[in-house]
Amino acid sequence: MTEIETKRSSDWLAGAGLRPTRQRMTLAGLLVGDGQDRHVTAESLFEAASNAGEKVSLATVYNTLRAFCDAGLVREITVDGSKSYFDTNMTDHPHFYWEDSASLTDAPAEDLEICKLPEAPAGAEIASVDVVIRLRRT
Amino acid sequence: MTEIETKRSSDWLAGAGLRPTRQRMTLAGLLVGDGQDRHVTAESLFEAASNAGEKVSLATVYNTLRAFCDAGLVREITVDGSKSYFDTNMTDHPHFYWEDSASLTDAPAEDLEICKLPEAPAGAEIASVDVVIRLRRT
DNA sequence: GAAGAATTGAGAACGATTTGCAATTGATCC
DNA sequence: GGATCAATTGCAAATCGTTCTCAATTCTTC
Repeated sequence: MTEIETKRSSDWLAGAGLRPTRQRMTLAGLLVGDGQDRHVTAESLFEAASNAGEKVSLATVYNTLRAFCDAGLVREITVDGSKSYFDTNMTDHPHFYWEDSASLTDAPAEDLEICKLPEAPAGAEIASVDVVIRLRRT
Repeated sequence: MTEIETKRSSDWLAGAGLRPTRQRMTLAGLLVGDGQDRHVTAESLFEAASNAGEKVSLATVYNTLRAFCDAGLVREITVDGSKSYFDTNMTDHPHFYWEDSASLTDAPAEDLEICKLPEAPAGAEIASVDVVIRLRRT
């Protein structure tokens, strides 16, 4: 991990008040090291860590993603039922879901405009509006 | 099951070319017997059948929901990651997801208007656009 | 009714995720 | 720099929703 990547990672953890353990730094580096947004599953992140030669157990990847999620560092996205995706982009934005490869990418938020939205029923308020655009390869 | 419910159920199955077995009729009756749209999970439908004094195994509920889904009678909705919901309303419409009770209801389709939508990336086409409005009880 | 095909259901198998818990690591205080 | 205590890790077992296997049952058709 380069210096800038290390700094991004530790800042990211510090911002959420999470202790920068070796494992968390490794995963943080893979998630936000290059400053890009990323969509991972526990399995894909575990594999990325393994490929990078880092030793982190799968259970820790699960626990850490959950911790990042609780800390507001990543957002959990459910599109597929069988597995959970985690998105480092916390801003409100739609997603493309590629049905053939079961992968998730960001859709440009500025290209989505909802001009009319159902109101929350009495006694409830809108927590969020999730928009998933399912894609089929042509 | 009243006569009209029986008729609705068998018509529904017949429309999809599914044989009207006792179990399917039971489940169809619970799903569309009263002509209302409904959102169920395998577990909730199994419970409804049990409460109605009908004997259907949980495995059959799963298999039958899958069969109904393949036959285009119901739509599978994924909002929660842990379980699948099935919706008897096949028209394109948004959903309310009640986070506290983990239940799903229809949101009025006429109250949703998307005036700008991201285009499908090259080599892909939009299969569907899923809109889930997450609600928090106030 | 008989024969063959489709359906059912009990239980085993599965895949993703969580949990229990002992060992390790990190932060803090002297 | 240690000692101390809480937080974290990671293995293995446990869970949970769901699917699968396969023998027994039920439908349809002749």
